[in-house]
This record gives sequence, structure tokens and C-alpha cells, in this order.
Amino acid sequence: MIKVLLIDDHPIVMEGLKNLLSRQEDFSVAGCCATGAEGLKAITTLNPDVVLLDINLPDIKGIDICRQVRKHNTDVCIIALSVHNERPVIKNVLSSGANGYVLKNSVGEEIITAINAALKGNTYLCRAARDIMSQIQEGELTEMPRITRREKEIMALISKGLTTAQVAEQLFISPHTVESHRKNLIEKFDVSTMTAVIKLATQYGLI
Amino acid sequence: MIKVLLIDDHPIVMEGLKNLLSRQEDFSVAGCCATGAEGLKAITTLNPDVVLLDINLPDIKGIDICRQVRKHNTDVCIIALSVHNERPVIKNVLSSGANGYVLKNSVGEEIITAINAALKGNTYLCRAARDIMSQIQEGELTEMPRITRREKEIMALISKGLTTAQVAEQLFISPHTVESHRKNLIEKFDVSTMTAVIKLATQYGLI
DNA sequence: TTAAAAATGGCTGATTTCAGGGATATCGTA
DNA sequence: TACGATATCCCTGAAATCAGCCATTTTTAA
Repeated sequence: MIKVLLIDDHPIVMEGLKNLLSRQEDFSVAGCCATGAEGLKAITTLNPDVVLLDINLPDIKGIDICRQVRKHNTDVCIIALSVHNERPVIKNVLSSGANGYVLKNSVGEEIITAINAALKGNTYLCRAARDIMSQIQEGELTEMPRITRREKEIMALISKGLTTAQVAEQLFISPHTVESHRKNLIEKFDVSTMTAVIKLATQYGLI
Repeated sequence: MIKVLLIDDHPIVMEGLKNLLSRQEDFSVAGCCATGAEGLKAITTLNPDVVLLDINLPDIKGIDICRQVRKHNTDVCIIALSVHNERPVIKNVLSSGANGYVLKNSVGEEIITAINAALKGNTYLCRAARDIMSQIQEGELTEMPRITRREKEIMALISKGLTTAQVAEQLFISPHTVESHRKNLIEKFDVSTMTAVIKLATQYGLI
């Protein structure tokens, strides 16, 4: 009997997942968590074989949860559930230690397939995610860059409509510094304007 | 027996909703649709008493579906399901003809409550949505403005990192016109820079 | 059908951003 | 401890944005 832990903050989705798994012979629901913190605790205490992990939880970022788990536990299979169909997000989640990626608009069977694949040591992507990943991106342009704490702070303020000078004032730093961060962000996201940075960052849930 | 039509593009959520309703004595699932177009058709053919409508469908905007329905049909109760907890979005959905608003991270009972309230002629908001709406907003600042097709087009291009001149070239219009739209957008969103516009528009799912 | 809203085009000038070069200090970790 | 990543600071000039106005035509709604 394969023990599955469910982590999702939407009770209705949880309902659907439980239902889905209950129809399978060899799966049992080991536990249900609505937050990342609960989830992390449950993984150590319940020691499940598989975790179905919603990537967008209220408290902890899905990527961080994967990283946390992988620090100590390399056995558990993590299947990421998400609404995000952006290529960089998928890539990031997978490289953070997930064994599968299933979009929430997939049919239930894909989740089962993903679990079985992961248990066999394979990485399964749902059809839609596979399609996205297999698209040849012109020069691998849009990777999700690693963004520092300070940079996030600055993006948040800029996105609210503050100018460089206003951001500088708010953070008690020189406008030149804000300019530098701005430049770095534009470079990291590989775009040419700050508006493009803000759009991508918002899409990726960075701010 | 109250006939309920389900419209949601996530099979797992659908599963959960069906499960939830099946536990209720007096509700029956009249049909399930994964797209807005199917949904609109089903509403006329199946004539349900209640529609559980996911606001974020792949093809048609939830707000537009509500408007469409309300053109001809004033009887059917529409309960909006959504992940959006932004005040302007909620307000917009309700004023487009929805009889209730339930966030997807609500417990299933809230959906039942919302349906029953709507059938009695009341408008029900889930706890979290109610909290958001009752917050006294400083001067009712952040209403979701009505955005035209052209404006959306321009926002989309600007958000991709194009400059005013490039947008003008792409749309075969004068840069001055783009400037005008830009100005209107900044005014409509009541902010002072285009980056702020892009962030809000992305959040509200406008682009 | 009439009025309002949207889309188009225009001008000027002050302010801001962006690209391009730098440089130094701090912090955590290997 | 030494390295790498982060955060801080600085300059200049070209290019773009934003605020402030206005006007015409076409759609859409009342």
C-alpha cells in the first residue's frame, strides 16, 4: 500500500484528490495538509511514499518546500501540482527536487500516471507541461533568474508605482543603488524595460 | 430537486464539486462544462437552477459569462468560484450579475451556503471575500477600471518590453496614439507609472 | 437618433529611465 | 580564510516617459 500525503490549501481540490486516490487499489491517503509548514512536518512524521504538493501555498513557496525536503529526504516522491504553465516555473520546480509536474487542468489520470512514474524513478510531466517544455525556446531566453531579497523589495516598490528616487528615499539608500538594482533586474530577466520585469515577476509570483 | 450546472476547467476541482453536491440531499448535478462556451450553451439547454462558475476559464472571462447570461436569463443563480481575492475583481464579478462569490480556498460548506442564500434571493460572499470587501479602503481607490480592447492590446505589448515607438509600429498607428492610450491607462488605474499599471493588470488577469 | 465612450492623432517640456562603464563593503559558506 | 554572491555607491549621455493640454472620427450604448 502506497502512502500518499496531500498538501493543498483548496478544500475542494483536496476533496477531488481524495476521491481520485480512493478509486485506486494500491494508494492510501496518509494525510492532508493545507499549508507548507504543516506539510513539512507531516512528511517527517508520517513518512509518506508520495507527496502531492500544490506549488502555490499561502505560507511557503513550493520551490522552497521541495528544497527543504530534499535536504534530508531523498526517497519521497514529490509530484508538483500547479496552475502555472510557464516554462521557467516548471523548470525551477523540477530542479528543486520534484519528481513530476502536473497542471491542475489535467485529468485525474495524469496524477496517477505521474505517481507511478515517479515511484519507478522517472520524472513525469503532464501532457500540457511536456508540450511547453519541448517547445524550442529561442536561445533559452526566459529562464527564471535567481532574485535576491533586496531586488524583490525594489521590484515590489517599483511595481507600486514609485520612481527610483522614491524607492531610494523609502529604503534609505542612494538613488544610484536603486538604479543598479534596476539594471541588474533588467539584465537578469533578459528584457529591456522595467515594465517587462514587473510583468514577469508578477506572473512568476515573485511579488 | 435543485439542478446545478458545474463550469470549471480543472477536472480535479470538478471531482471535488461533484462529490460535495452528491452528499447533499436536494441537489443534483445537471451537467459539467470545462469551458465558458460549453457553459453558456448548457445554461440555455439544461436550464439549471444554479451555476457554479469558475471565474478563470481558458476561453471566456467569468465577468463576460455573467453578463451574457444576464442578458436573457435573470432567474438562474450564479455562484462565482475564484482564486482571486482582490477587492476590485470581486466587486466586478458581483456587479456583472453573480449571486455569490466563493474563494477556492474556502471549505465546501461555504459553497452550499452560498447556493442556498442565492436561491433565497440573497448574495453570499465567503468569509474571506466578506472580510476583504468590508475593509474600509482609503477613498475607494483601487477599483478595477473598464479597459477597452485596444488598451488591453497596448498593455500586452508594453508588458512584453516594447517601447511606445515599437508598439506604434506593430499596431500601425501613430506613437502619439500609443502615448494617449498610455496616459488613459495610467489615469484609469489611478497610478503614476506604467509599471504600476502592468502589475495591476497582470494581477487582475487582464493581460 | 442622439449622446457618450473609444480610438485615433497631435504638441511641448520637464523628468526619468536605460545602457555603459566603474568601485567598494559586507556576508555567508566552503 | 578566501571566495562568491550580494548590496552598496558613482558618472554620463541618449532615449523614453509623463503631464498638461486639445481635436477628429468612429463605435457603442441609451
